[in-house]
Amino acid sequence: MADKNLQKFKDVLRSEHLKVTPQRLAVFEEVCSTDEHRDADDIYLSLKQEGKAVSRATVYRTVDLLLKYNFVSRIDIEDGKWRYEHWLDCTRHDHLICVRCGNIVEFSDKNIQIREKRIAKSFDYTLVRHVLNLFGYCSDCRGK
Amino acid sequence: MADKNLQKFKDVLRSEHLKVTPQRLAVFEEVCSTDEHRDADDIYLSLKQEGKAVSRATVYRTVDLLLKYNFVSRIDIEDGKWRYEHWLDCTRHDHLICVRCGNIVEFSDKNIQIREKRIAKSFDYTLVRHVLNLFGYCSDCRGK
DNA sequence: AGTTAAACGAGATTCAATCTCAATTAAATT
DNA sequence: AATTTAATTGAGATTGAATCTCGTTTAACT
Repeated sequence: MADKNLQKFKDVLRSEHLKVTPQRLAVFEEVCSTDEHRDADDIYLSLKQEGKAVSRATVYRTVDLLLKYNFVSRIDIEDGKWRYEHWLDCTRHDHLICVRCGNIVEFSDKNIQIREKRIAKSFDYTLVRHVLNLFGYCSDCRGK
Repeated sequence: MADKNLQKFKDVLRSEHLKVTPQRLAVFEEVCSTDEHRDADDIYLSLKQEGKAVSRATVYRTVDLLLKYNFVSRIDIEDGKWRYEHWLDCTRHDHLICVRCGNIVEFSDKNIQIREKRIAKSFDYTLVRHVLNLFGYCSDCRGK
């Protein structure tokens, strides 16, 4: 399954006349190796630790590529850093973020999605993207 | 009415044992003078232009104060800059943002709010804040 | 008016992200 | 398989918003 996705990535690179480089593959595999929401530097450091060193610049560039071709999604929890998560099963979901420990839970609500569409339509906007983040204390953090 | 709000700001400053300085009042008045969503530098430049120069550092500091005491709300349209808007009538609303021209429209949907609460509850999170931003093309920008 | 702690301003610093450019390398061509 | 060439990489410089530092100023209490 991981192989299948790697293949898909390679195919996209080729079809876009982009080179299939070991660095790009390493970043892709690293991003897909976990369901966590990590920033570019986390990914850079993980690769380094595994001995598959790729420069920071390349991590940033590759992650942008992955975003562009929909292999990852990017979330902004408003702390100044983008977080990336693999997007292999492209199911829309939103995030519930603990403001103390940073834990992130995913959820999905069809009803909200329908309402969003309706709102955009009512203002005559063509919706291309939306961000729904809920911030709160998780059960572990509630009592400080 | 503006005077009433200014008075409220002064009262909060005094009750918090913070000084009522001309700079703070200037920033407050500047922020309240429009319904736009401006970043700190916009506010700094507007003040400068009006001859009420306040340093950038003080604008940033004051805007943080205003946020803390709920005189402004802050939105993140994911371009790396915080936007501030006065929050005099504290009505929750969310934003619909044109990805081309940057125009921002406000909306409010009770139903979504109810669902958000329900979601937080189902994951046993105590909700403190939420962000709902819709991004799209406004009618002026749709056809490029 | 005098005192004092808070606030200010100018410029330095931080940090994520982006850019530069010389060296490397994937992959198209022969 | 060797050559060509254009994209990619990496190290370090740069950017830009936001924050911090620290000497000077000032609000406000006595």
